[in-house]
Amino acid sequence: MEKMGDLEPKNLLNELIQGRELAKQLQFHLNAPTSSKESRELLLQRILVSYEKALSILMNCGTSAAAEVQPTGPIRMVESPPSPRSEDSDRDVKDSEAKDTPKKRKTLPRWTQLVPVTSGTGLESPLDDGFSWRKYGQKDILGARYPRGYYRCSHRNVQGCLATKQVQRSDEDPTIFEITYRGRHTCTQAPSSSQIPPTSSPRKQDQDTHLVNPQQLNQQQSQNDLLLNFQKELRVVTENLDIPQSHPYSSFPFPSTSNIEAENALISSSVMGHFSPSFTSPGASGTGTNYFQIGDEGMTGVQGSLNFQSSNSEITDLISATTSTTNSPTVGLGFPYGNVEFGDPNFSFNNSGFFP
DNA sequence: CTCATTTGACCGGG
DNA sequence: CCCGGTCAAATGAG
Repeated sequence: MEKMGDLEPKNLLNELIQGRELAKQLQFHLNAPTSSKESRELLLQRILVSYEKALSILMNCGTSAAAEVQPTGPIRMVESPPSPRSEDSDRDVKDSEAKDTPKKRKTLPRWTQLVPVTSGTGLESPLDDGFSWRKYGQKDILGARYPRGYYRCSHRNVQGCLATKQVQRSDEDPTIFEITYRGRHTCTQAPSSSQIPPTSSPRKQDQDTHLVNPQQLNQQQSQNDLLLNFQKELRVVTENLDIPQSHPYSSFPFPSTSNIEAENALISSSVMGHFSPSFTSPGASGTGTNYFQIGDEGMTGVQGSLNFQSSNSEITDLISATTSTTNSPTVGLGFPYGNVEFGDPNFSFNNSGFFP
């Protein structure tokens, strides 16, 4: 499938670039008034993944295996079309939760990222983000021309990793795949790349990846929750840990008001308007071009945005109402970035018109 | 043989 | 009833 053993250097570069972009995003999130813990964790995790891959490439630069992954180039996260629906009922674990809390994991965090098709290669393979996925379904979606594929973490059975992703090819721009991730990985997974390491590569003893014990999750996660473990639920506890629907308190980020809420809950990205640490200067920052923004009509015109949704009804509603909706091409993806050249640090985007 | 993908049936929310 | 999402039997690849 994605067997392209070639160009390690290129992949290495990709990893590094991606790592840098992710770091920038994280930086932004740290300053953002409303940045959910989840979003930060996600970014952090991805950064670590990039590092690991990069290292493994360097270590055994001869093995193609290491290079497998190729990062999606500029990473664009897009606000997910939150249709309020979105149930992901899992039959397995369901009962336990049904008891206490009525509504359970309805809206679990999801975020979408637009990925340009792999450059060059005629084959359109969705990228490999380093995780191992197993396809469990495919469906034709109403307004879409291409079917949507459903994937779940391969280790789901073994470790109860609930992460899933959906891959959908863009209608008008077949060169772009819209990949929506849901849930976090909790599995100890070894991206094929890092697994092989000849000698025991000094891999940090993953702090994160180990299943969460049902006993101790909820509250105290604040301590060492570097990465994941929050919405993990081994059938027992569960309930709402994913997103403690904190309080009605979370205000919307529109005005730069900052609500300090902090604990998870809510929509991360926000603000924007003007600020621009990382964007500006395309040339300098190279691939840097991630725009964060709430994907809302009010502020449309955005390109990519990262956004997590939690179970806050109102907010979610608000957003959902505007974005996506039936077949309005606008929001979803608007980048004609056909092909981005990764190999080139200072790649250029010449396309000047994003939106019609 | 094992195991991942395929594909239509099934489920449940709207 | 429609539609997105998931299950699970059948199928194919290694």
